[in-house]
Amino acid sequence: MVDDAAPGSTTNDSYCDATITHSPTTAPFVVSPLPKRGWGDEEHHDVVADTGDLSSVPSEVMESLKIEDETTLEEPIDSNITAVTTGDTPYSSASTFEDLNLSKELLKGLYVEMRFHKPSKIQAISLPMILTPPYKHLIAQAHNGSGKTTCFVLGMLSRVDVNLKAPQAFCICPTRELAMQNIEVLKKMGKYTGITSECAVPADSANYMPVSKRPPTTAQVVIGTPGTIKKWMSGRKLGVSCVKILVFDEADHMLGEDGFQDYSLRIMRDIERSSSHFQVLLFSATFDENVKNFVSRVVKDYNQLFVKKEELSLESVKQFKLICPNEQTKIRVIKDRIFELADKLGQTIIFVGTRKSAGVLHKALVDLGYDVTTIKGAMTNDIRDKIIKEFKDGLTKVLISTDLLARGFDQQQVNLVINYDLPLKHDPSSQAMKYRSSSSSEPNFEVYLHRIGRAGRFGRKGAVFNLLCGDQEIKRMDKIQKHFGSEVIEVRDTDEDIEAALKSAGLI
DNA sequence: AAAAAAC
Repeated sequence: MVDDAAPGSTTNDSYCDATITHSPTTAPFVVSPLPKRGWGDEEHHDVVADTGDLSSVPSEVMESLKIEDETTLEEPIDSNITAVTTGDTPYSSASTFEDLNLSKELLKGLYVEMRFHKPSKIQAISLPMILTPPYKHLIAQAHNGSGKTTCFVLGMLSRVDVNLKAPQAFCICPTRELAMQNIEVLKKMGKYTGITSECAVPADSANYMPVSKRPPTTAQVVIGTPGTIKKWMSGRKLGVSCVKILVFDEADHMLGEDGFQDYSLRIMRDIERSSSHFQVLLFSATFDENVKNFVSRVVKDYNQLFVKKEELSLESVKQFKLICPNEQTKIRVIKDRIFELADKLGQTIIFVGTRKSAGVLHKALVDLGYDVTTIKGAMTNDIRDKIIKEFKDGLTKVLISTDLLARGFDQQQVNLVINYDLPLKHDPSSQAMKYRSSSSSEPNFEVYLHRIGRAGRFGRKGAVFNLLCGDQEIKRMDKIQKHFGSEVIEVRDTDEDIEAALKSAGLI
């Protein structure tokens, strides 16, 4: 399974190029080629210039792994993942799931329950790294909707010893909704394995139980949010001595200064104290330089997979901008252009910047007689669950959301994302923002990318409309375009323009 | 109040 061609000259400290490619390559650390008939075999992609110690690799074409019944997916997007490994363990790319030495129960889950046929690109590269001793840490970046969840869920399931009735795999997620979504995937994929799991998130009213009354967790996999996991751990209801794999989903946010850094570090240290050796997996579509530098200090000796930011915007999701003279116009655009076409479209998520504007927009649309639901943090867990369920069941077509759903939310019917407000960077240095308002804020590139990634899951068609009001928003949009080098097409507020845009995005 | 989690 491993490639013996790796040269012995490789020292532990040197970065080696783990090239996963369809074409013959002379990289020292070649992982075996993907199958001959992968997408993009016809084209030859240029080798990208080296950047520092990261050797670049020839482009490969990402595969859409998830093929549902009769659905045919369009040509998948190009992806260019750079793999960097340390040490002398050679890794073979997995062209089939059989290559991974998975249990037959797990394979059955992949094929029968998940209906997967073969690994996507990120899975082909990352799974051998996750599953091969000495189980090195991994920092993995991959496009939105490319199958990251499968990577770490499969990693957790295959590393758990089903005969050991104790928690062995943890996954920490930034929101309750994401944790619940991930555990659903785990349950489905692991259906035949007998592996037990539990979701550690704040309970809804029906399931509330004070920590002190809770029996110690025996589930082998625990997926949850940082606060609840920590709470269970400090209440001695969640043992960590058998933990051998710790996953951070949306890892840049979980370890970012602006995110859950403190929680994540404390959880990691607690596990470190009683579990001698465990593997840390960090997955996200985005890792800005700050976070990258930070994680390289906390996690030692790791393998890594990265994508250049210019290649992160999904080509299957077309981006548009619409300049609105005032805020009222934004609401009218949504009313006239979106709801009037809603029957022809799939589902839509409208992102707003604050809880308050979520409420304002919700009220405005409901007052106009439109059927819309809203999700935000300031809601009871019961209501949040209900709103999500209705949306996932397709009962509601348009959902207003704060950045609560910006990351990870996977609903394949969503093909339209509306940025009612552009996401902004929070600048803690300027406390006296009151008078300056937020007009000087920079756009938050990472959140922008995560938001638009809610459309175009697994290579499906999608569109994003950015509603811009005023010079500041126009300027921010320009910065976003520059940052990703992506094209954002301006459309006017006319039936013809909007329809042409949706048509060119393949939505109608 | 930026949002999120959750103290």
